[in-house]
Amino acid sequence: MAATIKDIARVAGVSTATVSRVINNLGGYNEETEKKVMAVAKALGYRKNENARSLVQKSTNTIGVIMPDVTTAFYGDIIKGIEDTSYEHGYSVILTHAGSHGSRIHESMNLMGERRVDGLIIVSVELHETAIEALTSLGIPFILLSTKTNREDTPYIKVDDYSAAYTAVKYLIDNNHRSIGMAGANPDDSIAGSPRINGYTQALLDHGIKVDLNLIKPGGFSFESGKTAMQAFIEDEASITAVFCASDEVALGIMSTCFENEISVPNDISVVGYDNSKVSHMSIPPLTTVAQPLYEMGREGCLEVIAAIQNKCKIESKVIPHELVVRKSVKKLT
Amino acid sequence: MAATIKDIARVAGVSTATVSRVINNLGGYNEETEKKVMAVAKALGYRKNENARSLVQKSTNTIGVIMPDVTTAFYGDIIKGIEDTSYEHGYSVILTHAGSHGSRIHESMNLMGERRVDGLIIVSVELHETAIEALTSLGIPFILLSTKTNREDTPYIKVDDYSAAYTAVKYLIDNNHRSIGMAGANPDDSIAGSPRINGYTQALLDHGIKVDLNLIKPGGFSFESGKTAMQAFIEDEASITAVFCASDEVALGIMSTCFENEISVPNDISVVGYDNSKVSHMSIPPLTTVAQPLYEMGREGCLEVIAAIQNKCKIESKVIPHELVVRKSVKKLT
DNA sequence: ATGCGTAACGTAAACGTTTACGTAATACTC
DNA sequence: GAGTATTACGTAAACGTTTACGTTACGCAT
Repeated sequence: MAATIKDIARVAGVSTATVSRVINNLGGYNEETEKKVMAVAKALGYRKNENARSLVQKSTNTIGVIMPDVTTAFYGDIIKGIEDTSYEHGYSVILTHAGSHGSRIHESMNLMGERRVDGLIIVSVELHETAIEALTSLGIPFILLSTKTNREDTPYIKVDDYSAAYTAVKYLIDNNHRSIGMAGANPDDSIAGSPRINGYTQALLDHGIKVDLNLIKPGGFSFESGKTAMQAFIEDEASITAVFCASDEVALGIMSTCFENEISVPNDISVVGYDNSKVSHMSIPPLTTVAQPLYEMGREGCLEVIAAIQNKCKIESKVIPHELVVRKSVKKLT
Repeated sequence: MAATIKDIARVAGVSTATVSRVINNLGGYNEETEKKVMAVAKALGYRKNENARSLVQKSTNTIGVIMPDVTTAFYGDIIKGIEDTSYEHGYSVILTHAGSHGSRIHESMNLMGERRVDGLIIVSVELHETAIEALTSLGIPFILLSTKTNREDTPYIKVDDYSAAYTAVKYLIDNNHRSIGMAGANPDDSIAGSPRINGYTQALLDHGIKVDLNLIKPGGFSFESGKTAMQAFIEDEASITAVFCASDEVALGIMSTCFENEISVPNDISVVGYDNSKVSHMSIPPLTTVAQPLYEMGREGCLEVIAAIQNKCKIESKVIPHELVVRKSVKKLT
């Protein structure tokens, strides 16, 4: 159906080699043939076949992205960072979900392998030993974004969750809060869960505040998780004046339940989130949150794997600085 | 580097044809050879090369998705719908942005063509004549989501923006609002802009309410657009009691500026949004909005193009029903 | 006249599959 | 025991490119 370089060659009366040369303008032909070939190509509506090209070149100019679930604002920014920079460098991105708890991770990686992506970016998925094996066995550059493993040979870009949580909670303490809850972190999540909990508890301890385990409401990073956490606080009649949330969406859930129960944020209770995703400045009140530079993480990670693809160099792990973005959801107590 | 079927064939002492047969289990071999081949494949860490496969089969099992900007919650739901169903049917999705105003649309389509995607889904991009030409010239099934063209041969799935806007505004009128603003629609956008404005004005006219052009604040679908619209209303000292927004994010922008100016939603002013994206139930107060079934649109559109790919049938355009989701951002006036 | 360099191509193999077709051996039919 | 199916393969072409290598023709120096 579609025209091939053979068709062009036949019509233009040259060889396929020459056609290939002018199309990729490699030189080695005179102006006349160039014009003729180009004209024929246009006339035939030629469009090069990247797959055939990939076959012989052993590289697909494609980078794969695996994320658990694309529905949250969190991933939107990251993927935009990835897609923008891969586009700039002539790479296409092929995307797949790893399922909500990474349930599809093996199929995903297999798919990426069969598609022969040149590099791989994995976002926020917790990888277990077998997954890591499968990943490294692909033999292509990869990087983890906003996650890591306990092995040294898996490069990642992320913030230091422990100290990010620490600064968030310290900020609350500096605002004279003493009874601070925590919501939305899963203690079994050794990457993004327990470090944040540990940062939270350590900040309390360092400032002479006893840790009350009842004030830690575990859960996922979702809006609903925040809602149920706040409901639990209310049922407990907990006397908290602030809550630190493991994600912005959790914070919105907290604030939403507060609203339903006529608890004012930040007058009755202060809230700080985590991520600085797009929703954080759209909330009412605007959310004070600790920022992960999501777009930049996507961009940076993408640049790293492209560099690794092209120069065959190792990718270094990188801990990027977090930053507290102060908005209006925290009240200074007197 | 990576093992091929030739390697397997050599080691297992059979032909590549046989290897191919057992790998795709097509039958035509006995159990022993099957086991041997499988064992060798495993031992060599064989992974099939989808690109080579695509070359001879003239189909890539890939569907392309083009969207203007993936950063808003709106697209998150749609793309999840697409990815889920394409995965279920054994297709991969390759994603690209068309730039903020479709500026990259030609490059995007070209890329999809060169990758030989089997089908194409275009989300929310307004297509002009040359783009439509380029699109149809690809010769593959495609569908537009949440957008359309003025030509009949470009199938789409979308809600009826005119009547969706109409019902939203009628709902406000039924709640005794008479002075109703509109924000965030671009009148030059003939797909999602002017129809919503027309629905808005017609609803007013049908209920004997004069249309005041000063109450229509044009803009984009963004949060910022909502904020500036509300600021304009305030500067105008407009006596509106409600505002209909062209998107949920615009509505959040309106509510945000209201909050800053101590205008209470819904007590002082009622707000209704558009999309029913994830943010709409996370807002304070929860947003009454007219729902586009985003996830289902993604799923449905994906199913259509897969059906078209496999059965070579035409895709029919489909106007799907909208629905008013009543939450807490509208107050009934007495 | 010889040699050499170079520009402008063409030839053909290679990439990793699939698949139409051929073939040998065995089983079955009557 | 001749003919016919069937099973279980192998052969080789094809998919659309790229590219190493060969070839021609010409220009130019000696």
